Amino acid sequence: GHADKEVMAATVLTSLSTSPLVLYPSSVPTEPASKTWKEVLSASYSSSTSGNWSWDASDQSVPSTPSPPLSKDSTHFMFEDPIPRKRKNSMKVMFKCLWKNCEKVLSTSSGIQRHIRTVHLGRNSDSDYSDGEEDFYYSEIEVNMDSLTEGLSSLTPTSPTTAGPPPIFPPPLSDVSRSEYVGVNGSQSHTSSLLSQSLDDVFVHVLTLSHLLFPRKPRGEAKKCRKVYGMEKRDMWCTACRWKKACQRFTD
DNA sequence: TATGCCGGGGT
DNA sequence: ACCCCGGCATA
Ligand SMILES: [Zn+2]
Repeated sequence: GHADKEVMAATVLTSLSTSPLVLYPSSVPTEPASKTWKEVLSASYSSSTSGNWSWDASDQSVPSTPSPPLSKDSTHFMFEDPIPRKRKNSMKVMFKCLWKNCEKVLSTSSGIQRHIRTVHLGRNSDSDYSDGEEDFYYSEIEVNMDSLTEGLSSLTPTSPTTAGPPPIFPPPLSDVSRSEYVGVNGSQSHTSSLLSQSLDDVFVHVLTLSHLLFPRKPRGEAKKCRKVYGMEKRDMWCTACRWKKACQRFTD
């Protein structure tokens, strides 16, 4: 029952907190070197896909990443191909809420972040301040617009613009109780849905517990040479930044 | 608006 | 190899 899920979630949590891929550095007296999952991931992606337009081959002093001891099975379902990094015709990127039983899809990342902050995290202050935690609760998806353009103008499923301040229907702490609501609609007759359902449960438990255990901490601004030194001191930028390539002095 | 940077040019 | 920039995604 739920106790098993809690144990599983707690196990995943502790393994996360002792691995290099920590949610937050935990207790952070020396705060600045914090990385979010996304940043760590994108770093490992770029190191593996070798975005090396490189001008020098003898200076590659980074052999191979030591591949963190975290079991891939516990992470792959959260990180499935976030951005295919290519633009395609009539493919629009949308942002989908990952919260249990919430299939909300919005067109902007700021919109989905507000959605998560207000209705799931129970932060009813509608300030635009992002506490860097919303990233774990939504994902980017691609939607083919051509398949939708048939017979529209009759439906307006969600208002994409920043119009309606959403009703604050769940009071705070509803996220904790919401994770107990699972399985209300037991009509999922897919054969393989059992495994993914369990993973989803673990996922939402990990998110909930981490949300409970870890303090809120703002996202570290990724300052690169341009912003650090400014346009007037362009000669202090690293070569890549001067050539409008990916910065290599400040890597995330 | 500004920043980061890919793709595509030059020399 | 070294350098530059249009244009785009993103905040
Ligand atoms: Zn740089």
